[in-house]
Amino acid sequence: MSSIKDVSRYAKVSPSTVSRVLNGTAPVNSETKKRVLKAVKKLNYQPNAFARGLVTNRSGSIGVIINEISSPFHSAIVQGIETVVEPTGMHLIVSSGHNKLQPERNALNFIVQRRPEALILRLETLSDKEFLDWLRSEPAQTLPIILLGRYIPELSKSCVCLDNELGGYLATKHLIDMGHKKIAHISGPLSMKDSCDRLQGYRRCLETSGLSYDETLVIEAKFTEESGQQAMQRFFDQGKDFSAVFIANDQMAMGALYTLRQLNKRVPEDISIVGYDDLLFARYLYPALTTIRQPLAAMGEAAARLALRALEHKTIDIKQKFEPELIQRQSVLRFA
Amino acid sequence: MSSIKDVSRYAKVSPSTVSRVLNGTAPVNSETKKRVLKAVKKLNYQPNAFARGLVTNRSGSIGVIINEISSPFHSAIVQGIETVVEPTGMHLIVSSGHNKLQPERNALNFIVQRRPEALILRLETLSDKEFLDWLRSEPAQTLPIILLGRYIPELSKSCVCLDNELGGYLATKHLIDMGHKKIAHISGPLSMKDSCDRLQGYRRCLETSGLSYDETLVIEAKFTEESGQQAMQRFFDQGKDFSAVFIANDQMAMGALYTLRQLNKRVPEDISIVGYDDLLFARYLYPALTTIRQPLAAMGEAAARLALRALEHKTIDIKQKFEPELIQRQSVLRFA
DNA sequence: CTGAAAGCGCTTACAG
DNA sequence: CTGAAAGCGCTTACAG
Repeated sequence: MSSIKDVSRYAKVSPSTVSRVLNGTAPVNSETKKRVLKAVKKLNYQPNAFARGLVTNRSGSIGVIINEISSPFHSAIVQGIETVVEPTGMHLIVSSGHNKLQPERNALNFIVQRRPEALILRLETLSDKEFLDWLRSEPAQTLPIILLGRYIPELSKSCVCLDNELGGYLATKHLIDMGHKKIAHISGPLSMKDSCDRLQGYRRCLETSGLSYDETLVIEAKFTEESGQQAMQRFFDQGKDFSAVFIANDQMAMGALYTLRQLNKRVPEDISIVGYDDLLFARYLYPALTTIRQPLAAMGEAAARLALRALEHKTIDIKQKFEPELIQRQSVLRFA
Repeated sequence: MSSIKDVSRYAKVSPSTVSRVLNGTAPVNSETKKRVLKAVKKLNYQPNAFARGLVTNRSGSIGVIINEISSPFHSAIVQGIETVVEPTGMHLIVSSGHNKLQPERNALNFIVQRRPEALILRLETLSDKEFLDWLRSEPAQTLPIILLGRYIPELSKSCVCLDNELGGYLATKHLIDMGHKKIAHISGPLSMKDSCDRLQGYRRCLETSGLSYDETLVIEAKFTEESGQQAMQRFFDQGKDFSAVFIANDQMAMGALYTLRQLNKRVPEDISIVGYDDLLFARYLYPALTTIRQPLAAMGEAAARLALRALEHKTIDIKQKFEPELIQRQSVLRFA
């Protein structure tokens, strides 16, 4: 692969000059410039990003950690990040933590070794404590770090999040407002903060509305379509009595809808459903899913803006706290 | 950020020794090793991947180009690639071509500058000719390049693909077998090979079945949910008469199903639908979508295996030609 | 406007 | 088993 030296030889100039025309860092005689460009084209020269990064100490990249690049939830976030990062000419290094502690640590180290100029982290398994310890270590001192979907008071300036407790509350409130009294819940993994918060909001709403919290009406599932299917099946296997279910994400809701159809239960006539996230597919389900909207792309964008703002030492205002919002569609019916 | 020098000073050894214990490239006295490891931990040392890559000429990365990282179609592919690459300790650099020529070129250059050890490309807009020209240029000479979803005879050994013409044929055949005679088609952008092939399969099936191809029964859309919605709407606005539609991907089919519901058309009683891809959500739609399965994750895995095989100079057999397969669910009914 | 030289942070023969 | 030296491919003061 040709190097800057090859180009310089071909153009009969010094490597310094080649560098200057390529980066526009200093004026170069237009004749010389032409020769260099011709050589670059001729040799199909592509600068070595390693060498460049090593000397400039700028990688041009932003590190991103999410759970699973292939989930629709996370790809909505990545898409938001991409939207704002791409126009700047920087790029993303995204690594999956797979919702497991060691892989998440590995992802972090992996990315740090690539010397990103900023980090956008949606950490799932790393504890606040371990994360704060890491923050105090050297690698983290120098670069802007944005936390997505987690709020750590010490880092409030760098967190982008949404009040999931409120989201869970809103979902449940809507069902109660519609006259439902027996409201089940399919939660995500309770090892995840989001799940706990939504469950907590569900519980609080029940209790402040004079309904009692019944833990046998709660099943913990895994945020996947299939686990939603199974959870819903389990409610019926157990002969539970309920007229509505708040399901902690849309993917599980999609699975649950499927199970209900198998069981010949009509939604919303027999069972009302509220999902969470408002992923793209939610409106296309049948019945169109009533859900709590979480503006994932906008949150990704905000995180990216925050990161860029830190890099550019700007002081523009960026929204960091997002509100969950009830999106009413067709999966909830007033309880008669 | 601490460097290998800092570590070596702290451990009172030479940088060479630090390098040796970290990479295990040469035997090191166990006492010394301990000291080094302690220093590494103490300083939270993370080797600079640029420096390492520069000298070893190994980046430990595989470059991937796809259209849009956030689409469910492409993330299925990426997930397949990730599955096989991650266990090797290598990582992915993925860049989006956005289905536009210049961004696709940029993505290619961008990735090449990162000196990947192999390339997995799902090129959409770059012509075969331009691509082959590029292949002949230097950067491409040295590294294994796998083509996903495109077949170039000169590179047959490096292509992973699926016969989309056959897929289009199978979809249409199924509808004809079910007694349909007026079969519409919503195609993807005809600038994309996949779309043309599927359309061609549709057409061939019609003609070999004694039905005539009617171009007014074909609408070109954009492979997005919304464009599927609009296309279906258009058919009705135009007062077209048909009993079935072959829709060139599941995302558009999802949108079309929505439109049909708005229009009070029952699927499959009034209109039968066959989609394409069999994305995860297809089985969860209502009615569950009959579709042509394209094993995207498996194809991604195959591409990754092909890339790794080339890197390791192995000679294992890897499947490169995948077959489209009809998945019968609930969206097609025999035409009475 | 241009070139020679130093240096970024590593690894790897080479020597001992 | 260990260290000194060279070098990977760039950029950037410095000098002219």
